[in-house]
Amino acid sequence: MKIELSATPPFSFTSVVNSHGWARLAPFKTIEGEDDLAYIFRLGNQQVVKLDMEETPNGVSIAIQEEVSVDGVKEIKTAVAWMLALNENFQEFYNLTKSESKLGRVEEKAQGRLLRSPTLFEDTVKTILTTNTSWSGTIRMTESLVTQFGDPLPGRTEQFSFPDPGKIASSNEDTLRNETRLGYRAPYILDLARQVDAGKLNLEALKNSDMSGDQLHKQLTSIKGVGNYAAANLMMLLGHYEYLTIDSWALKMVSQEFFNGDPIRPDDVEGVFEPWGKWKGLAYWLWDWSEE
DNA sequence: GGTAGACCTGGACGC
DNA sequence: GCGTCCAGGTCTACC
Repeated sequence: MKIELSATPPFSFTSVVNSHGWARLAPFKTIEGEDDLAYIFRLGNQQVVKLDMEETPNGVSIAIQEEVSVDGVKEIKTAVAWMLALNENFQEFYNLTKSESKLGRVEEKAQGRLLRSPTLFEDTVKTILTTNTSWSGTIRMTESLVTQFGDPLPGRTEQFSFPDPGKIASSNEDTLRNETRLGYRAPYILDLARQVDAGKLNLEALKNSDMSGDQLHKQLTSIKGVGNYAAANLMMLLGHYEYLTIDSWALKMVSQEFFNGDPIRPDDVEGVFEPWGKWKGLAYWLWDWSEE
């Protein structure tokens, strides 16, 4: 079965896949040197399927080996449109970048869309797993969580979907800490999964919320394990670019580019990108940090 | 509001 | 191979 979806132009599948590291985290899968992207997806009826995505002239095509119901196809279309931000429009941002050489090629490359997971629960878990660790640690912890708690793709027992919140919720801190090896993040992930599973926290509602940026940020930082950096990252994934993902790398790059390498504080980074207003997170993210 | 210390792991480094 | 140090955000306690 093949499903075709169109995107608001300009669109570049490669730019979305390479927008940040998410494509390297399970249950996403990429093949070195190839432009396609796979994802192990669990439908609402618990069926697990593999989505093989590749670029088409107008958007993306999704190849699926398994038989899927009409409702399932609808669900997949909605999920992929969200994951690849197919319907987002960045023209206003592109117009602003024309006068900035460090952002000179973003429109040409159709950059701006950030790859996201089907659910905000998954993106929140993954974001927490990026904090205070190396990238290899994030890959390891995500893989471990998916392998241990995900549902297997039929016939391919080595490939799993991202775990349902309930699966993690029914686990315990000791298992997550010592077997999944999430370390001190274990209670954060467990608490998040239990809140979502119990219906006390409706993360998915935030995807289409009319909350202000500040309200959204406050809501996200109320989650244990989500601080300023993690909340800003999640807001970017939600299409709000008014917060900056300031980590140690950001402080280093901004210091080198704007402050002659002197020590700086997060407020200094904010100040540099303030002129970009509601697009400042994206301006920072897509900035060409290479030396001229 | 600002700051220090703890949290956990992997990688780099020296022996 | 082993021990030590450090980097990486967030939370909590304290001032």
